[in-house]
Amino acid sequence: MNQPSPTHQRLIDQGIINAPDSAKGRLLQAAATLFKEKGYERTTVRDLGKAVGIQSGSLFHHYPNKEAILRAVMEETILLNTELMKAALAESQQPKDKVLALIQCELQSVLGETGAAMTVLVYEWRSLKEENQQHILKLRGIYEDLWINALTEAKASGSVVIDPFVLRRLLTGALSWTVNWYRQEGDLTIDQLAQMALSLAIKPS
Amino acid sequence: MNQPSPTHQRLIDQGIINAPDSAKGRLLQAAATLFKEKGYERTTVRDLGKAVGIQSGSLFHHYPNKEAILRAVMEETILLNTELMKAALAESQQPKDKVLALIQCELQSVLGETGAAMTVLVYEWRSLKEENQQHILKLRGIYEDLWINALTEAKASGSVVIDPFVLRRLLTGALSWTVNWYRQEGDLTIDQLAQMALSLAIKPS
Amino acid sequence: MNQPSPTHQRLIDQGIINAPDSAKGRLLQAAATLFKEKGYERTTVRDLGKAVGIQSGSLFHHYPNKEAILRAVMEETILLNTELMKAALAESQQPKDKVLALIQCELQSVLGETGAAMTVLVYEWRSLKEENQQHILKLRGIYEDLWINALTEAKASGSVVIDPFVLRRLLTGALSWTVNWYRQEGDLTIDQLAQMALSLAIKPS
Amino acid sequence: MNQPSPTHQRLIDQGIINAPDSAKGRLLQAAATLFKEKGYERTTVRDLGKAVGIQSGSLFHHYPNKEAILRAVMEETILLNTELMKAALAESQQPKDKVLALIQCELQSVLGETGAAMTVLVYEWRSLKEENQQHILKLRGIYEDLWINALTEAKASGSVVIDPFVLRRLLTGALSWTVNWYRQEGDLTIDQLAQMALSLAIKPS
DNA sequence: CATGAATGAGCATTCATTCAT
DNA sequence: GATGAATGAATGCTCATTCAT
Repeated sequence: MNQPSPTHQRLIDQGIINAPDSAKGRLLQAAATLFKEKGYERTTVRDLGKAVGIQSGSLFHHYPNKEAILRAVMEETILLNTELMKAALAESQQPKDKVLALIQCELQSVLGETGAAMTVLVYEWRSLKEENQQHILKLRGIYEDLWINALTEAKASGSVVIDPFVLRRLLTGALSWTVNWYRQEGDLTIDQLAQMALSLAIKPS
Repeated sequence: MNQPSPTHQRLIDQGIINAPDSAKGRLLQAAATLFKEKGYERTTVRDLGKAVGIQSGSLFHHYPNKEAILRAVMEETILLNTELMKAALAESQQPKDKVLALIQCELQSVLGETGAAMTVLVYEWRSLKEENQQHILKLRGIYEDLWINALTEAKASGSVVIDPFVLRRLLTGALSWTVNWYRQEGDLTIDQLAQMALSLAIKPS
Repeated sequence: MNQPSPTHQRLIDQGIINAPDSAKGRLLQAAATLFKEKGYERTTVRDLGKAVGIQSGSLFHHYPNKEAILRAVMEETILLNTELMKAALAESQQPKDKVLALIQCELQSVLGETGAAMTVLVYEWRSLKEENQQHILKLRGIYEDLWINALTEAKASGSVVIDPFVLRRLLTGALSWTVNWYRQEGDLTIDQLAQMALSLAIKPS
Repeated sequence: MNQPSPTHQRLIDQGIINAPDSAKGRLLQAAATLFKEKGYERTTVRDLGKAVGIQSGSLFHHYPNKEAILRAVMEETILLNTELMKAALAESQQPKDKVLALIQCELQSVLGETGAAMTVLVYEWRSLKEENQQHILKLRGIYEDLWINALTEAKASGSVVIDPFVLRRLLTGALSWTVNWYRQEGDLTIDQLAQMALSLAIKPS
């Protein structure tokens, strides 16, 4: 595994997310992978235990129940990716550049190391009970605001023609779906794919 | 419930899909709704039985097991929507019109009466075992070919700039995701949404 | 299938057992075969229905429940074989000849056409409820009395040395077990086998 | 319960069979008893659980499925009784004594403490699937070889007149059937019964 | 912290039996 | 008599969770 990015390291140091080499961190990583591959329901606590080398009963020393593990996977990934997006935005000036930065960021999240967790965030929503859905929804709101702001700016500047809310939602679907077909090993790089996605969202100028 | 479309009626008459008011048809409709709302795993056969007013054991008079119900939901919806798309294409001439027809058709499928089944088709894939996945995949291939052909034509005519395969996949995500946010009751009509989606795919000319 | 023996035919004419080509007769024959092969519990009424070419529900026009079918299989075979033994005894004079006749008769029952039913009689005892067990037990008593009488005579004549009751029970086991190993197609004929069994029971004189 | 015999204790110490006072050992003992009394099919996992004082679900902590319990019952009893027979043979010199030792051993197995398990071994054969039948068959082959060798020797010495294979099969039936009629409380001791069985097999000399 | 045996509610599925047609 | 859809109780098995050690 690569070194965590500075942003990632900062969140670890602040105690906001678990270090990937800690017991909890490894559990969450394994959980994300299994939840993505088999689905939350079909992943048993025994599967989780085996993946990190402990008995299933011991998981409950770390998290009070299985759903808390799912919630933690979602929470950490949304927090991390929000910060990564903020950092990327900070380096972009033009509205169009900001949109590209967001697209690149989201594709990296979905197709890179946090991909499993991002997929879980998108597809295992129904497995949380109401109360936990609300919690994640709030965090997700912050993330989405970054998008809406950037797209609204782009619309104001004339690069975007359709309603930013609708556009964001169409992009959400298009980008998150890539996990189902994009293969790292193929000819298409993530950056090329980002450019193609950008070309849909933005009028050629 | 509305009258089935002529295409729908034809498939019923041919014995390819079950009439919506038959025992099996009502079961499949209920199953699609429950599978969409709660997910396949979390939907019990008791839930299914209750939804159609029979005992859970009686389900097995119609289908040999729970997975066969999921498969039938997927199979019928893909067959129906393939035929609906063929019918819509037959009425369009220009490449651009064909793409619009496909977008409208897919949005109708996802957001209209077959929406639950379409959502299940997209999101419950993993719940089928290999063998049944293959079966559905084959049917899905026919459906996807209609898209690829239309987009390839549109590219040849200059309306589309990016690779048809990549474009189709971005559109698949964008359109299927609408089920998670589009509300019939709102201001945005499905046709308006289709136009907006078209504007992403097609260069203004 | 061969012609029924005169004794068999008489019992059919007297309405004591069902003709093998009647609906009930064919059902009992199929039931005996299936009960022997798969066991009573593992044989479903659907299996029985399929074997005679009707729906499982229709069986209940002939017999009030599954157990009644088992009981009828047992009842008919014990009645028939009791009569067959009586007929064979009537043709034997010497005590030793009578014992041989009984052994031949029982081996024919177990290894011949009624073999399936006889095996069911021996091995599916526990599947009857108390009340039906009593009924069969009474019929079986008549059959066993024929044996005990013959063996007691043979003991009186000096051909048998051990207690007739113990001997009968050892023979019951030895002869009924043949169903598990004897093969009609092999070198050993049923008559040779009967002679060998006789040589165990009877002192050479 | 009596002390286990030295042979029994040795097999426990070698980890080949479970101690009768261990959790698994008590389960197997209870299973043998229930399988004998009610048959394997009619014995539910809830019955098994109740018999050892645990919930039915907890059984699957010890054995992966119900059939594995049946298999273990059969496996342990055949292994134990094979060793007991070897030990008994080791103390006999004359062919006739060896045959008596085997008869005594088998009657002890069938009528004594392992009686339930031995009965299950004989009568619940069909409840195993092919693969497990093969496994038990192999173990059973070793046991049967001891018999065939002893009877072949006895034939060579003139004490036995009929074919050893046929004789063994007749004895198998006669001896295993005793479970259906022999009562410990009656006048007949197991040793007397063994002598009577021997008198069938062996010519008086 | 970790283990692993146990819980107990829940699951998909089976099947003898019923009954309107 | 026969059909076949429906019943409803029972079955083997799963699995998140608990807890004494």
